[in-house]
Amino acid sequence: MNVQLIDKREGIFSATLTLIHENGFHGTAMSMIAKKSNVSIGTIYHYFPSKDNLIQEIYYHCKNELYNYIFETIDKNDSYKSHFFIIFQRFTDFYLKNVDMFSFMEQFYSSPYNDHSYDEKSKYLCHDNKIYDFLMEGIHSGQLKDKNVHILSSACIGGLVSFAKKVLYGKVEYKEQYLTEIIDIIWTGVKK
Amino acid sequence: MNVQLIDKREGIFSATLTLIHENGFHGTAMSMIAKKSNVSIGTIYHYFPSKDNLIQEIYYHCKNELYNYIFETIDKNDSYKSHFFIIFQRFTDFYLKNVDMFSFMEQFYSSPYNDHSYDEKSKYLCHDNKIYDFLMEGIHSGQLKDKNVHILSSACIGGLVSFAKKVLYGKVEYKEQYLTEIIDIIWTGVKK
DNA sequence: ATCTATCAATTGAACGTTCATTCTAGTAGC
DNA sequence: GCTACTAGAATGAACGTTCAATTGATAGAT
Repeated sequence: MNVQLIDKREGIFSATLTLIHENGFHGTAMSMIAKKSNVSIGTIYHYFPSKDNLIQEIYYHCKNELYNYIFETIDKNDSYKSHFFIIFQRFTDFYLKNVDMFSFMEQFYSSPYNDHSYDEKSKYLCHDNKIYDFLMEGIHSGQLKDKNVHILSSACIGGLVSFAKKVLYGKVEYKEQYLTEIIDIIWTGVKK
Repeated sequence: MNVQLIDKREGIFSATLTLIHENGFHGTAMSMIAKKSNVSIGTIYHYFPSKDNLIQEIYYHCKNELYNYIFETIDKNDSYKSHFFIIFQRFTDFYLKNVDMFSFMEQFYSSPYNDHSYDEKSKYLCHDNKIYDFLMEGIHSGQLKDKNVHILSSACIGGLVSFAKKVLYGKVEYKEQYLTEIIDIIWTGVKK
């Protein structure tokens, strides 16, 4: 894959994300994507066999970006607790800084596009798994409550996603203090 | 509004909810709704001026159902903590027992249908407000941490919605024990 | 260096389908 | 006979997708 090709793909991704954030999946026509990314409709179909496929690919793209952002350069010497704070701070940060992606992923996740059996590929890219691993580590080292990891994960991720939504929809103004506070609440809940 | 009319409306609501759960907003054509609810397309347009309006009305309908279910017959003598457990247990229960509504509301909430300025009507029906009141009560009586109510609300509702989704999508099997555990985690986090 | 062959990349008009909505006609209850 | 309700074919706009035609780039042959 040459640079040109990557650029086109990224350009289409970026335009699509913006449009879907504004108009939703079905308010976003292929013609709109073409116009916004300065390519023709034909070009989009050169890179992606269908709109559905484009959307799937964007989903994987977003997941990857998130995952890379969260787990980049974690200092192995820090305590588990401080890792916990850093990771979930980044998690929320990412969503708030990449509103298009957040909006897209939320729409995707609760839409029929998200075929829950279709997860072969995402199994290995899926940020959830890395986060699960991190939570498992906490359980095994006795830092977190010994509960089903999905329970812990819900308490962590759910709370932060909900917080990010509220910021996004203007129900709360963003303050770093708030973010620290909610992670603190979650930590208090899940720690042993 | 006579009984007939209410029945028709409810029938259309119910059919639409099922279809949207299966096919999403845009996979659900008016003709499909007509067929499933055993009325003609014309009849739907007699009751609802447009598909958008139908969807808005269903949203209000769902919110009301949820709100009625959660706050029905709360024994004022119980402690705040046990109210907390009952309310959030019912909250999750409702979603798991009314999968169609849950799926619909999640899709709606993160879609452009949900115009966040259009909340005049929902302000007074919105379950969030009742839940906020309940959380505020906890803050003022010294049972909950004295934090911004949106922070507390995110920690509570977010965690449970995420849990409900996991059950729905088959990532965790439902156990009453799990529900108790996650509410316990949340309670530990938000209590003073 | 020039020519040629090959294939990837790009274009956008045209196509066929789908779908929300409209419209006209008919029915049931009062 | 009047009003509220029901019916579903017809309409027309919008959309995803296709395709024939064109350009650009690369590599081998002369």
